[in-house]
Amino acid sequence: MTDQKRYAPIINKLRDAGLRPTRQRIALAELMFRGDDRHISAEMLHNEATSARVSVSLATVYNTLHQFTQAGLLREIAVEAGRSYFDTNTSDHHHFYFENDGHLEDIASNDVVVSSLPKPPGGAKISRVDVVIRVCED
Amino acid sequence: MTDQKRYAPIINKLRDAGLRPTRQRIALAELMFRGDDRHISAEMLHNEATSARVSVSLATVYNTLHQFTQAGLLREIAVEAGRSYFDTNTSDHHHFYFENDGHLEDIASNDVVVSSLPKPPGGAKISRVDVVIRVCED
DNA sequence: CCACAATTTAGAACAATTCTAGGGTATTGA
DNA sequence: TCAATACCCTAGAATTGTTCTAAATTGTGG
Repeated sequence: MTDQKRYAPIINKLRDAGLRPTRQRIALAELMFRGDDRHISAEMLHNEATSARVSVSLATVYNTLHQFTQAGLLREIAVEAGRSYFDTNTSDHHHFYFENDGHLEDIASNDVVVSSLPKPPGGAKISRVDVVIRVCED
Repeated sequence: MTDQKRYAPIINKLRDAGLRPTRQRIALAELMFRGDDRHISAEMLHNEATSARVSVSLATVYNTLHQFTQAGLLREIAVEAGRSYFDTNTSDHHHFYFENDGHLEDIASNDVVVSSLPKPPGGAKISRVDVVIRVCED
């Protein structure tokens, strides 16, 4: 199988998002989007890339994560100061945050029901509602 | 009125929390807890202290904010990576986050109703549920 | 295949926060 | 009241996570 074909789905995904399918973006997208939904930090992704013998600078990892986020391929989540996570699941859902080790887990969207949202002050528009359930394991 | 008397409520508050009422803690507590509920960052508080001619190091501001948080006098909130806010309102409530300028506003606790919480996996215990409604003003 | 714009990069710069080591201060109990 | 002691504060350096910069490289339309 040619590389051209092997990466075709990813390349199309990038093209559809208006992003040039460069070597780095293809490799990072491959790493991120294969398998299950994930919550990944820039540093984690950079390490994975390095382990997979993909040479990408940390700056590019940051650029790529932000571009993907803007393009709607990722969703950024802040739970603790000083570290962001990017969620490969962009559908409407919420999170468990494990205070012990700082990792996140998805909650199926219909397992949390937020009824009765208040109206934002001053004509502001709601862009998203984030629910984080902080848990600790004794 | 003596200083002893003037600061008595704050001093008691600190004592009750198991914290020595030092000059710096008393001054910072005075600044934070007078008036309405606030969402304050370490740097903001340090600037306020400086303006009020209270000499406190930035390290002490950080220490104090964390000690107060542990003692239950403050609640820490992370909305965006790289900056924490401390909320002087420790009662059960949620927040609007204004994406434009990054400020927070309280939502009265009964204006958001989260019905049907999922059970945390692996016997973990819920320590808090945070709801952040992200809004932007056109 | 060329020219040009978009992308990548290493390394410096930055911002927020934490650490360190030494000097200062509240508290205890004699 | 006064040491002794444990706790606290501080300046500055160190760390961490992220963004910026300017130069080199690469994808793409013609």
